[in-house]
Amino acid sequence: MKFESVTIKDIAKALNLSISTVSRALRGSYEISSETKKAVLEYAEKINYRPNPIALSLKERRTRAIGVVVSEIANNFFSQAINGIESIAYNRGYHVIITQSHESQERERVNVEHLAARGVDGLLVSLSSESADVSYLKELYEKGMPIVFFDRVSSEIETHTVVANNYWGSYHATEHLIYQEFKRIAHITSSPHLSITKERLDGYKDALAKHNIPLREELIKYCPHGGMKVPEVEEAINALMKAKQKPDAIFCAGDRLTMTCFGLLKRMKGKKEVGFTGFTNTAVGDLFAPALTVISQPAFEMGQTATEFLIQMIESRRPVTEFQNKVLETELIIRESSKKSVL
Amino acid sequence: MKFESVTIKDIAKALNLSISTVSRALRGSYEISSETKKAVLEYAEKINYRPNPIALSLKERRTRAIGVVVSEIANNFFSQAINGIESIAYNRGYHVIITQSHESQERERVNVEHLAARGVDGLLVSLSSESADVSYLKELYEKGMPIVFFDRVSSEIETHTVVANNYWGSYHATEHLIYQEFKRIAHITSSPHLSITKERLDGYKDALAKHNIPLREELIKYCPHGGMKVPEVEEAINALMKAKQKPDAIFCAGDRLTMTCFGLLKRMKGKKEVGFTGFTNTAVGDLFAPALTVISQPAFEMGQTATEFLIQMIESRRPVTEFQNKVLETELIIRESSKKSVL
DNA sequence: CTGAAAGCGCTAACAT
DNA sequence: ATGTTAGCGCTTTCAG
Repeated sequence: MKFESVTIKDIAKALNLSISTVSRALRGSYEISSETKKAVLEYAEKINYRPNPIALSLKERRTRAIGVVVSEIANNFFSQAINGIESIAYNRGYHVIITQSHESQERERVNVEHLAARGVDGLLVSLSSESADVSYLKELYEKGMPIVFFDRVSSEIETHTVVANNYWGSYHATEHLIYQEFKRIAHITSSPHLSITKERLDGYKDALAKHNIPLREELIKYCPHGGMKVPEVEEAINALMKAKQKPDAIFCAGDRLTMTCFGLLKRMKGKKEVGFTGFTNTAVGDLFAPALTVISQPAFEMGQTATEFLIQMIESRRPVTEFQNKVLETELIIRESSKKSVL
Repeated sequence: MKFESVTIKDIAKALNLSISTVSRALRGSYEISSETKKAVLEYAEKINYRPNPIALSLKERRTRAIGVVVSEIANNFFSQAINGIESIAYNRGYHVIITQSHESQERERVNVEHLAARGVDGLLVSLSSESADVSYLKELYEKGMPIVFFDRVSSEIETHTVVANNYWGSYHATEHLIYQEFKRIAHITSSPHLSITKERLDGYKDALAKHNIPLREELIKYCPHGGMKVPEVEEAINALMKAKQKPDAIFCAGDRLTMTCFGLLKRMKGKKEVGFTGFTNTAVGDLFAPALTVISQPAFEMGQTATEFLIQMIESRRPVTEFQNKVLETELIIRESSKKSVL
């Protein structure tokens, strides 16, 4: 099957005009008589003419489309961020093409290359947890492709970034657990490659230090696929809970990780014994049992800001050399899961 | 900023060959000497040549991309379905472009038109709750654009469809509530335009009839935006719970609706009094309090099957005239929220 | 005011 | 075995 559509040529033929006249009439050029214009516009309307964006892209070397690369759309944080992205893009006349890396570096590379080849005007990227090496992005960026990072950024590439204040979010969450008088607070986090992992880990460590709680490496567990692979999380939890000295609270970095971990804990019936909190943007934290204490990120706003930066970059006539690195505050929403008194 | 890339022309110039020779060498044509081929391939590799898919699309009138139109990706059902879609598309060499209608008919139309204009080879559509009129889709379809519906289908357009067995899913859920000895079972559903609304409503009605429970229209509430607009759901619940004769159970049709409704009920402290179940593909139904009884759809598989149908249609040489209407079974997962004994 | 022609990157007859 | 040319749909000089 193939899909045929009306072209400018059909209009020209039908009206006995040249292609260029039709083209000009369509875009309302001043050098076309109003009668011709009228005739063309009317006929175009009648046969429901739509310019072919592919031909336009080929000609103009721009597509008015921006590519988005995230790990998973089935992740509260990312789906909210994407809504933010769309809200801006849509108003500015850009279309959004969403791709998922599923935390695979290889898949991310394929997606990025395809988007570039398809001629998106710019890229909004949140790295996969496997992406230690970003050379393919860097190459593209150096060739002139506008790229803005959000959430999971890379220090290898100097450009605009939009992130949450992961350090403080993590610091406050940890401190909150300390104030609740938890003594052994474990931290389950994602791949050590990720910027967010490092920042959240630092917040955790500094909060402990501030309160003179010794840092125990055995209480820090990495799940390289950020909760996508359940066995990784299972292993982390088992290692923690089967140790002689169990943690009395667990703090998870990452949306997917928090949900996976919370689920496993609860199914292991271990939940009663440990305080729990984590980064997640779920809208239903209060419906869980126990109601979940969460660190929530301004995902929608992050998407919006990143998109504004990107479009600004795309539409800038000269190479951009001043970069903004926006940091947005997180919100700690305290519920039962982190209250020692109700455990 | 603009993004420059290497073309076949650059290779031709560098190697002192004609453009067509390079083109042929690149695609390994038998009429090119192996030396030339080697030289071209090596140089292409060296300068990291990538064919321009936009030029290709313009030429071949195909893009190897399929467009997806759903209401919301932040919906467990749809994000799982999209993963199914991607899993097949990716293997068959197609790219997936996801768009969201946010339950707006207008937005859906814009998305569909843009996808068509951008030259996707086919469309995978689940209608928005506002879409009573599908004439713009029909027009496109009649012009030859392959379209497959999944989940929310239209009887206006005769094509392949993939849906869950909504009728039986609903019937069983309702019957389950009846067996639990609930007497006044309310049904909160989405827009009456949608195929799924009708099917689920029928299942509900038939289960009541089978058990000689009179149907009460005042127990059926429509939320035209399927839970996207909280006030709609609030109003429905208020109307139900403030009536003289309150329902003793509520059955929700739709993923978003179920979560919104469950949340509201719980926050209204009304939860203790009513049994509850609904269609949703959440992975964490067991973590809620009370643990949620759900009707789950084989979303991933639905996405896969729809994509197989679509690609089959795209690649078919002759117009397709025999259509498959695949129905996949739902699963009722019983937990506490629907058990009368624990209320 | 309108038309002819070149060109965006690529493929595929049609030469040679 | 390789080159020349036309054409996909459109815009845009350049010529009338």
